Amino acid sequence: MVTIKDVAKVSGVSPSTVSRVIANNPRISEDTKKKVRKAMKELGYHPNVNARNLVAKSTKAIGVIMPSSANVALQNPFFPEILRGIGSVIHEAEYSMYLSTGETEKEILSEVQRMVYGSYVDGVILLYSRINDKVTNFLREQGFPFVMVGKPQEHDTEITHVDNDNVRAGKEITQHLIDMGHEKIGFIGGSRDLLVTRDRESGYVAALEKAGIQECEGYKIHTEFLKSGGREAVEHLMSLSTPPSGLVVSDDLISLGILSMLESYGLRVPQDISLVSFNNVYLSEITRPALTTVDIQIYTLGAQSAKALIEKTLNKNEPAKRIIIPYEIVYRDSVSQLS
Amino acid sequence: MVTIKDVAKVSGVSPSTVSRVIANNPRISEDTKKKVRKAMKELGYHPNVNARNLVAKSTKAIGVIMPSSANVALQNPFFPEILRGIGSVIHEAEYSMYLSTGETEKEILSEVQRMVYGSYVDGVILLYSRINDKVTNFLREQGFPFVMVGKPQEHDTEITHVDNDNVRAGKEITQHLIDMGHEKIGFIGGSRDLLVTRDRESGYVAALEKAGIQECEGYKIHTEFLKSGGREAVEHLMSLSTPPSGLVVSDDLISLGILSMLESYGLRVPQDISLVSFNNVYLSEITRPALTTVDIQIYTLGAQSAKALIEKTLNKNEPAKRIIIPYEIVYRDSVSQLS
DNA sequence: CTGTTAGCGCTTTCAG
DNA sequence: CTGAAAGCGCTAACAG
Repeated sequence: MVTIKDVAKVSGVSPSTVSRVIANNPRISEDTKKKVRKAMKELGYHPNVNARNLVAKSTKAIGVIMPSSANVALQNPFFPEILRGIGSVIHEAEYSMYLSTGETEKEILSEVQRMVYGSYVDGVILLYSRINDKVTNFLREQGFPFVMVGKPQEHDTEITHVDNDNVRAGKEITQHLIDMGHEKIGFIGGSRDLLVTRDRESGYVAALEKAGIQECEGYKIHTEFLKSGGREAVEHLMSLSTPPSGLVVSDDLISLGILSMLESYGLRVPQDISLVSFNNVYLSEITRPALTTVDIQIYTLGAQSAKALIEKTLNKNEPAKRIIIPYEIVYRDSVSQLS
Repeated sequence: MVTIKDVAKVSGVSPSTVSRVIANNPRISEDTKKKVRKAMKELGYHPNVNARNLVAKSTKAIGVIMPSSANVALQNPFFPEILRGIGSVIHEAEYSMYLSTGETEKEILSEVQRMVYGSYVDGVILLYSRINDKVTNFLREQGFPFVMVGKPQEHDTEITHVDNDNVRAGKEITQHLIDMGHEKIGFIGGSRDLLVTRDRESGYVAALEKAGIQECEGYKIHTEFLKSGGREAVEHLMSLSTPPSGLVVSDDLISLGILSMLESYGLRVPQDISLVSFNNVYLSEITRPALTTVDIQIYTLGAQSAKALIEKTLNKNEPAKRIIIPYEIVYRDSVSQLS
């Protein structure tokens, strides 16, 4: 390994000068800079991060925490897309990114602890928001810089988070169904432990209320991905005496499952039943029918959270903030007008 | 930050002794170990990785490189799933994982260079295999430990790689179509720059040959994901004087797009046309119809590549090897018997 | 079994 | 504008 000393020797200056050239210190003459840089190139010198981090007490690295991966929900294209968004600003800022995927909450917690205690990273991004989350609590207690994608369960004024206005999005997309003449509208969501599910559901409820539609018993369902792609949800809904004519589904990937269950019940979308959804991942435009869905701008969600985190690590008393990314409804073919 | 010295002071021993109990050196008495550990707990001591890496000249970290993310192909559930596999062994071994996502090959290369030159990682996993890849060449030239998921374009005896036998899988799944009475069989693949596409295609060709079926002009198509989910592919195929009755599609996500294009042409799967595919990601079981596809064991692919890489970093002259993960065809509903 | 010492590669005062 | 020296937190000979 070629070190700063080697460069110093070759260029005939002291190690500290080389260090200053690396930092592009203005007090070094252009001449010596040129000389030193030439030597660096010749020798193929590259600074060693560990040595640097050790003295700088900063790592220019951030940790990204995926939700627990015990179930198939992680196969959601949401994740690669948000990583891409994070990666873009990370790269731009010459930071690096540690990824943690754990099966269980315990595993995740232990990885996060290692990251923060061991000074692996300067800050952490949580790619999920769930209730009673030990990881969140740990980070808060430690006063370690972190940002959350989604809405914190509590202390939301102290935790920097990047989110959509999911309540409003839920309300608006439900309203769309209502505008199209639907009154019997069901809701199918992922786990209620996820704040995002709750928000979207609240929006759905609010829209019904506003329209003076009575919430119907049994119209709200929460399904885990694993359960055969929503079979039970659809079975239940369709066994009702008056099944819904419209469905608000909290995630495109769930929608895909619902779509196919619906068809197996002989129900055509949108002729027999309409469906709206959230996220606008690539697959939502290639399903049959293409989904009317809320584009939440996943990439931007990721990019902004990385940006906010970096700012925070650079300036410890940057105030906590809430960053709301606008959404946009993409109208496609999964909703029909009810006469 | 609490250091080894603080622990030493509190427990009344020297720093080196503390270091030894961290390493669980057998030459330290159980008594002192106990004493020291108690002090560590009290003070909340955790070793600093950077200091440790600096002297150890090893980072216990590996870099994971995603393919260029300029297009939507990254939204493939393949990636979260393989990350999960990698993550499991990483966690087990108490390693950590750096993730690199770059838009362009240039960006990726620069990230990889930073990783290796800056001693960020002990080794690298490439999550793709493509022709004329600068990143691969760089890693080879540097003699830096890396493993590739997929088949190397060249030097495949020198590069440790983890792969399926995609040629055989392609052959076998095509054979299945033939067994079901199909003779006019088309192939729709992703980019030909990807080795995986080529292998699966070779298998397809081999099966045809073996069955004495003449390869038909215009039956082989390569489509980029972006292009409206395979619209052009299907348009082309269906405009042929004798369109195929069966389709081999090189990726489940592409299949999803094809499925919906087919339907928009009034073609039902599998009644009018059969389709087989690869990967067996979650969505392939919730499409309509559920796909007959090759389960390539993505998770295992990831886990094995991480395992191989760690071994390699631990023992520099571990020989290069090829690790073939078995596949299994999952028969579902996208193929029909032709009388 | 344990302490002393040197040093990993780099940055940063402090001098000059 | 540049050099000398100290030190980041840890490990690893070398003594004892």
